[in-house]
Parts: sequence; structure tokens; C-alpha cells
Amino acid sequence: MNQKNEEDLYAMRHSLAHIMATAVQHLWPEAKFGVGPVVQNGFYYDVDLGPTALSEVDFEKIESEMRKIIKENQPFVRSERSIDDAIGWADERNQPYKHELLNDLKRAGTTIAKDLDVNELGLAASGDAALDVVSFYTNGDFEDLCRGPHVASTGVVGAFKLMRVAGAYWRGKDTNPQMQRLYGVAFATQEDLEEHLRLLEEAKKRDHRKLGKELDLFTFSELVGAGLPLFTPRGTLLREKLAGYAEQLRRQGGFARVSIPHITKTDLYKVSGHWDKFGDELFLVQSQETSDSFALKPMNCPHHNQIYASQPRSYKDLPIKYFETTTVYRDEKTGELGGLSRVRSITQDDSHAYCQIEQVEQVVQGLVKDVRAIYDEQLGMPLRARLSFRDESNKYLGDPVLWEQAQATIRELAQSNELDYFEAEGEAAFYGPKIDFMASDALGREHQVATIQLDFVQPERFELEYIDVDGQAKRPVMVHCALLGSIERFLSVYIEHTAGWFPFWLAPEQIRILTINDTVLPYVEKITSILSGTILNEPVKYNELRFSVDDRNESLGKKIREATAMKIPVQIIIGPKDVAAEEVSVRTQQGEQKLPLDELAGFLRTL
RNA sequence: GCCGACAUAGCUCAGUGGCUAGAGCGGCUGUUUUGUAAACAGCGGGUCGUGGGUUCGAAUCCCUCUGUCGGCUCCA
Repeated sequence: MNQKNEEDLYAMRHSLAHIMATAVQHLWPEAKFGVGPVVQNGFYYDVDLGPTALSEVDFEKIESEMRKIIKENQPFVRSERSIDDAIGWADERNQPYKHELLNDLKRAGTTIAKDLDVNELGLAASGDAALDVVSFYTNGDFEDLCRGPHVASTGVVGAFKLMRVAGAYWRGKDTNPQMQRLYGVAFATQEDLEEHLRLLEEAKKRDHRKLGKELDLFTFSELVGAGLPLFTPRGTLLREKLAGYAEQLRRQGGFARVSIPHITKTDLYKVSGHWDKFGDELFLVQSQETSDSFALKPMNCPHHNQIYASQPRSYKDLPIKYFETTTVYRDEKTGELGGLSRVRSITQDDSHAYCQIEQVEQVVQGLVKDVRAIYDEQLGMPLRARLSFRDESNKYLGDPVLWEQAQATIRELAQSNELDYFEAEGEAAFYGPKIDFMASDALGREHQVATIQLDFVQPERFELEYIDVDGQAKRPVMVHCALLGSIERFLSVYIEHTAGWFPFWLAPEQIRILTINDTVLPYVEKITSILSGTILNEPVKYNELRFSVDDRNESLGKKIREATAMKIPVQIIIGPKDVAAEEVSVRTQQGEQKLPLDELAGFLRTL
């Protein structure tokens, strides 16, 4: 889309937000308005209707009122007021939220709210200068504080549809009142809108929760609890192969596997600093034997630190690298759980490298290489790198000079590796900056997968040391890394990325032999003994073939249908003709081909 | 945790105060041994998520809890 069209679309969507607000004001005159920006594919407006709860049954009413306003073709008229007049305007109309925004504009020239882009409503404010004059837009009987731009009149706003209503805290703070956010999508033409709705339907088919059920990968149980996925044999194979690959890369990078218990005395987290920061998200475990209180581990680093601390370390030993695929447990708020993207039992392919500050670059570089090996080379998943840096708040621990140095190192590495990166202030962990790698799900929502994090705080708190060349004890720096991240969350994105068609080396069931009748069974045994003796070594070493035989008394058509529904990458069809010719009929997504039996193993190794 | 919606057979769904709650697929049994995306017939299968309430009568209306979905907030 060219820039002109994009600007037009923006103005349309923004104008529709005003039109929706106009309709809401007609229907609920007591409505108090928050903000109404343009978002991806559409717009929203936050409204406070007091005790009135909106639901989707109200959409028809609102949409029909909107259509009325559109039909009237009301011009959008810009006007200006001094900031004090504007505040008076807000008070007269009993609009406390607008009053608050205007106050901020008056004071600081910006509306420092996380979910707001000043561009959406905040006039040309950079945040440093107080404003004297603000602009308004009027259409019909509705007037709103707004920078614009808008379309000329309500008649030219393209095609739209209200999608959903959701609660949203005023200015994104959970201590503020909750408003009702009305979401709509909007496009230049009806065809574009329908295309968008069709894409949403397509995305639903790839939804990992739906595919998880259809492909028999994982399940949930009300008795076990929310956010606690149970992996079936197929799902477990998928996890194991992925984790195995991540482990193989780690071993090549010099990481040694360690193993820790899943609980600990809570003292561990009092030392690490996690208790103060995340204590309310710990699952607590009470011993019946001692007075100690325990917790399920919510992360692995403090445990690993104790392995590091178990003996004196020399600079000659560094970097010391530990690795483990293990599950952590976090008592996430119930409303935040969803599918595999957000769970309470989280399996991480977690590693910790302890190194000298001068070694950080080299360690991180090795891990970036691993990230690329998995996502670029093997899986073909595009990632965006988020450089998560500190902001000005005081929630971060550690020496600010070290922080600056580390953030600079990270930026350089992002540049030298030509990552598709952006910087995000305020996204750092409390102990250090990080590179978070983000992948998108079927609906385009971004999820963090891989992460590489620097940490200056835990070595200090656990008094980790090594003896340097000068005989002095020094603090190592920790580099945390998960390549897959949470395997659960990784799978949620990856299942949607592939729509369930996993590459051959990963597929839980790689091959299914479909028989045409029972006369071929002795020949099928010859095939299965070949398959049993064939082992893949790329990209995961010693990967035995996983196959099954469908010799049920069913039609071939049905067997093909079911194998395809299960997205089994290789179907081998065996009938009397194949037996006679000493061949196999191999069906893949690319089509079907006949192969001499003795070429089967070689062919499979090329997949 | 907050706001809104939803929960009927293994799966996908119909049934919005009134007879014994239905369909398709899957399952089981029998027949059929089949060459490229669903053979045919028969038979099973549900305390309508849980607990309470309203009513002569509740899958259907109200409340609680559990779980799910869309957002918000949070994410070591």
C-alpha cells in the first residue's frame, strides 16, 4: 500500500472512532469518553457508561446509529481552544477523562500513558513543552479533543464492522477505573473488509488449540487445573525432538547439562531478589516434617548458581556454562492463561553462562548464532529482536554504568548480526538488559520465544566469585538464555506457523503405511524392517524413524483422508502392484511417486 | 486479578420454561479385502460443566464455583 492510501485509511479509521463515539453518545447520553485511537486493522474507543455493561448484542444498535451518522454526511470541522477553555469545555460536559488528559497536556504537553500514542490524540507534543492551544473536531452534535487528521465528512469512511467489547483500565493502570473498549475493524472498501474477515477465519483454522486437539498433541483437564497442559505421546515427541535439537546446539557451544530439583526453600528467592519482586506468583509447598517453607521453582538460575558456587572457580575455567531443559511453575493470574501461550507449568531450555565481563560479547554472539540456526536455518520462522533496555524508573537493580555498557554491547551485536531489531525501554528484566526474540502467531500477535539476558545482580546477591589472574576474587557476569523459550509458548507459535505440517525430522508420526488389502502384509514387513533400521542424523542426531501401519479393513480413500488429516508428511501406499514391482508408492505434500524398495531409505534421508 | 462472552455425546454442533434431549462424524458388531480425501447395515453413547435457587415444571431464568474464549493488567 502506498503512503497516500495508508494516510487515507488512517483518517478513515480515526473518523470512524469519532462516529462510533457519536453513536454511543446518542444512545447513552451519560457516556464519558476516554481515548479513541487507530490500531492495526481498525480503531477503538474507550467509554465509561457507569453501570451499563455493553455486550455484542448492542453492536447492531450502535452500528445502525453509526450508519445513520454516515448517511448524514456530517462534515468534520476543526477548531481550537486555549487549554483553559478546553478544560472548561470538559467540565461543562462532565468529561473527567478528557479533563485529565487536558491537564496533562497543559502541564507537560503529553499524556504519559502507556497504551496511548501521543500521535493518536496528543497534538504535536513531544512531552517537554506545555501546550497553550489544543484542537477539536466536530461532527454533527459531537465534539472531541483531537489532533486529527480526519476525512472531510462522515460519508466517506469506507467499510467497517464492530468486533468486540473488552474491559480496559483507564490509561492502562490496573488501579484506575475500568472502561469499556469498543473495537472495530475498518477498510477502504467492502471487499477489503471481507478479505480481512476471511483471513481471520483462516487464522482460526491454524489456531494451535484447535490443531492441538485435532492432531492429538496436548490436552487440558479441569481436574488438573487451568494452565497445566498435558502432553500426549505425539505432543511429547514434538517437545523432545525440539528440545533435543536445542540441547545439541548447546552442547556444541560448550554447555554442560545439569539437573536440579523442582522445589527449594523459599530462602533461595529471598537471596536472589525474586521473593520481593515475584513472591505472589510462587506456588508454595509446605513440608510436614520441618518448619521450612518451600516453593516450586519459578526459574532455574538461583539453583544453577548454587552449582557454580559449590567450588572455587578460576578465571581459567570461565566461561562456565550450564544447560537444562526443565519445567518451572508460576502462579499466573487466571485471566492471563490461554492455550499453550500462557501456562503455569513452563518448560524452558534454559542455560546460564558465567563469564568475565570481557567474555560477554563472545558468549552472547554464540547464542545469537544458535537462535539463527534454529529459527532461520531449520524452522524458517521470521523473528524480530527486541532489545529490552532499562528506563528511568528505579525498579532495576545493579550498577547503572554496567547497564549502559551492556546495553551498548547488545546494540552492537544486534547490528553486526543484522538482526531485525527495535529497542524497547522499560522492558528489561530487573537484573539486566536482554534481547528478546519475538515470533508472530496466526493472528499476527507477537510472542517472545528466544531470549538472551545479561545479569549483574544475581552474581552479586549470591556472592559468586572467580579468582582472577591477579589472585583477586571477582564477580562473574551471568548470561541467561533460552533458545526455544518456553517450549509451550514456542509450540503455540510454531504449530500456527506450520499449520501442523511439521518438517519430516520433527513430525510425531513421520510415515504411515497404508495397505490396500491383506495380501500385501508380508511385503509391508519388509518395508518396516527397512524403516526400523533407518536413522536420521540431520538436524538432530540419532533420530529414529517414527512410523505406523494402517492395515485396517477400510478403503484406501479413507486411510488417505485420515493420514492427511493427521498431517503425516509421508504416506506409503502398498497394493499388489507395488509388491509385484518391488516398489513403494510414496505420497508427500509434493505429490506421489513410485520408488524401488531399495531406494526408500535414501529418499527418506533427503527429506 | 478485572471487564465481557461462552460451557449440550469422544469431536463439531442443533435444541431459548412444557412429552422419553437430537444430528453428523468417531466408537462397537456384522457384511465387505477395497489403488488415491469418508463402503454398507445395525447397535450403543448424555445427571445438558459444578453446587444452590426461582417455578406445578429448568438444558432453557437467577446466583456460586470450575473451565474456556476475547481484551485489560502482569510476564523472572
